[in-house]
Amino acid sequence: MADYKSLSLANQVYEIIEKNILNKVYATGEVLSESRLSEELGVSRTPIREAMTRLENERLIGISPCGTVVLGITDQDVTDMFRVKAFLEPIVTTMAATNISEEDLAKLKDLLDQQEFYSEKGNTEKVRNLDTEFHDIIYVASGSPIFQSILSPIHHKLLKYRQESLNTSGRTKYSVKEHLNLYEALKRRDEKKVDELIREHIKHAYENIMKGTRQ
Amino acid sequence: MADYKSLSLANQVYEIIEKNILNKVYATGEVLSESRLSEELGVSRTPIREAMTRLENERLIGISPCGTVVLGITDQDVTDMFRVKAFLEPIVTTMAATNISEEDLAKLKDLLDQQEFYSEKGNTEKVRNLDTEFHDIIYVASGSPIFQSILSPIHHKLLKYRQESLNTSGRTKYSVKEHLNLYEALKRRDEKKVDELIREHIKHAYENIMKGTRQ
DNA sequence: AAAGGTATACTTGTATACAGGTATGGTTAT
DNA sequence: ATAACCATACCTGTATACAAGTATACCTTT
Repeated sequence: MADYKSLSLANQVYEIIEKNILNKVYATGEVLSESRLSEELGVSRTPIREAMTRLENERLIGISPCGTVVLGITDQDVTDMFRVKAFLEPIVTTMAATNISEEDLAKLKDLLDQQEFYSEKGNTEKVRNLDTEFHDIIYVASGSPIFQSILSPIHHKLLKYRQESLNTSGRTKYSVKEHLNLYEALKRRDEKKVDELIREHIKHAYENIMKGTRQ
Repeated sequence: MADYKSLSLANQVYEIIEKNILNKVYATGEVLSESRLSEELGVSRTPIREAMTRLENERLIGISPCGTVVLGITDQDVTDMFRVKAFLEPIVTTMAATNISEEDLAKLKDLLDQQEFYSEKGNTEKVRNLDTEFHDIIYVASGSPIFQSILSPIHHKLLKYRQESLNTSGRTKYSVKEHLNLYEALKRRDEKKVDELIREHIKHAYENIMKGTRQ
């Protein structure tokens, strides 16, 4: 990963604002001014606007001629995202079991090793970023750009949702283990097992988010 | 509808380019240059860029430092979108049956009247635009921004997909009738009937797109 | 004192100028 | 003739300047 997009100012701005919204630093209803953000973040309005356009597309903010307000994310949103995830992710992951290349399997293994490393060091944020990459590879490997385009932002948001204030180290370690099992099943092209594992994985992630913490 | 967004140059540009992609005027793999589009459409690069950002978000184009290429939409994409639609739309529409306000019901009725009017006149493009508004009201009325944010762009794209070259007048008339039935069921808050009707509606739309024409 | 009007400051929308990088084509040297 | 190198033209990314509209606050008038 780490393509050119990660480097662009617009993308950096997007990540920052998205993170702040998902972690309630910017509360729902709060007004965001492009020029103010421009000053605060030290970049011109152009990359700010590009980030805002994307944020509006994802319904995290609302832009009107009178100003821009934070829409944020509600508990119902989280539940609804999980409903979509619970429907689509088993489909996509079993598709990936059939279609995934050896190269992508190698990438997954590499990501897993990195996850274990950072998990040991307690760097949960790094583990979550690797989690996003891990699932994105699977989404792409499924061969369905549509399913991918729906699941990817959902997974991304759910991972970042309030994680700032949650103690997730216990769940992190457990999650890495689940990824390892999933990887092994994908490697064996065992669709049935993949389906079973991904459903458990989603269920646990949901319980974790709803509890706040899960160890 | 017809909010301020419809008026902004960026949104107009988005609609034009999206339409051209969905109707294969811009073929998959074709290179799009911001400056060239800027000249052709007679606007500056700024609204072009905003439109491009949105198009990239929806996976219709791919932007890289070397240039921008059309990704387009494949038959598999259409099928996958219908799979998502078939799963989500019955959920959303039955939710709307419970939550929809009298005001929104009135709006639906008004849109239906307009649809009948333009359907008689054979203005299928206008009918399709009204179709988008019709379903968007239902999506919003469901009370789930997440489901809405997924279904709305899918419905929008499927309606515009290749419609330019399809003779859809027969289906148009049939579709308006289905909308009327759906509206009646929503008005009666008859969830069971709503569920049944929306499934038929989706099924027919899918058959229509796959056949090319359906009378 | 209260109400209305006006001016100011801030908002988004748009246009344009500049920068860094890349691919391509032409030219030159071997 | 072929290959290598350099210049040019084009791409996206970013910064800045300008325009139109709106809300708010202050001032004036009744």
